[in-house]
Amino acid sequence: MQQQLRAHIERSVSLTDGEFASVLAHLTEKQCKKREFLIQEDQTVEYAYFVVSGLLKLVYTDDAGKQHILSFAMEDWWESDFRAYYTQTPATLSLQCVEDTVVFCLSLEHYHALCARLPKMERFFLQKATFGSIAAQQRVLSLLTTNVQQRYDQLLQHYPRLVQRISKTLLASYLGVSRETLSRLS
Amino acid sequence: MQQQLRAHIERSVSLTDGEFASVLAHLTEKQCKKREFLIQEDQTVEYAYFVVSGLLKLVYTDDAGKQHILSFAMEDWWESDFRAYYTQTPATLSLQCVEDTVVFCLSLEHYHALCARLPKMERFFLQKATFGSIAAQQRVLSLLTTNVQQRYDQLLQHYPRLVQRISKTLLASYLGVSRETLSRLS
DNA sequence: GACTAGGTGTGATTTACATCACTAGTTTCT
DNA sequence: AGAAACTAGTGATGTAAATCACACCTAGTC
Repeated sequence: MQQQLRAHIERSVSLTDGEFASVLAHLTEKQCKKREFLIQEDQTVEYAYFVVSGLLKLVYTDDAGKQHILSFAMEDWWESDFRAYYTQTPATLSLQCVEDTVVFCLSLEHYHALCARLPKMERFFLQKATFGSIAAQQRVLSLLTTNVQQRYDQLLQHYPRLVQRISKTLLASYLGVSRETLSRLS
Repeated sequence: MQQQLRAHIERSVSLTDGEFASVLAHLTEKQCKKREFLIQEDQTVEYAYFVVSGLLKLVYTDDAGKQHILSFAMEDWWESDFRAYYTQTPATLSLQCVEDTVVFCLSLEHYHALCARLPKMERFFLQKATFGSIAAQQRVLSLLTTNVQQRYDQLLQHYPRLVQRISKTLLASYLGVSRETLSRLS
């Protein structure tokens, strides 16, 4: 489990045993049941989470009570309501387990401490943020340029395993389409 | 002009005169005419740009030749086709002047050099990337949850000056709506 | 001073998708 | 084992927005 995190980080920057021990010292582990909330709307966001195993959904609930899924977080993903986390303001999103899930938790304080202690980790987080930002821009582009069928096909192509793991209802809410319309696609 | 950049950076991290001189040494200045391209599709992306004055549009052109505007970059914004820039692969986006524009140019090599030389600047770029990523996620949310009228109202509220500076045609292409539909909004 | 290219507004028609309504299978919980 | 909750498919209907088509206006250009 630690090895998985280490391998994940070392895809960006290499670490000595001591450095990795220092990383671990800033994290806590948590086991969560399906349907459990890691972040709830209006509450303060204590942690950013690294998913070891399982699956999370990051959700915005609109005024009409309809759920919109911003992203799924599976193995090796970092997830949080980052706006609320970094600015320490109440969450507008919620983060909930789709399956039983194991995560590492990183508090904002520990995040800053870790960056100060290990510049390498700051570089690691810079890379994560950079490519996270690029990925979000790709999603904007996909919403601007494609219809539902195409978005569904793209998702199938890029994350076939994810599509198999989740219900059509969740998938529809991620694609920004009604459950019924998704059900009618080829 | 340098003062503007310095003020911009110092909103995140404070710099000594020497450190700022070092930042400037990594940048080159460029003056561009309206309609001029800073980045063109299929070409390699040499620079990330800091906009001193003027206005740029970041555009994706789809197979049908229709333009989709991913973002506008005005004073104090950093812009590029960051995917192509960081991975040094051909651009899929283009970056074009909407007005006469003055920019500072930062090559990827100089970006890495600057981060290595001044950890403060790495922290600065980490902040930019973090909040860039949050902003992109907000845009996804807005596309998922709101209709055209609401998106237009939101934009008017957040960037009233931008809306005045650009044509309705460009605005429509940013909001992901046809020119005609935008024209029919209240 | 005519000529071209962008930019804008408005009607008519079409289309992709949402919503409503119903049936039915499958998990989960007690 | 039976109830409750979640999931999935499909028909009928409604609607927001795209598309097509046209008129008009302004700014730059030879």
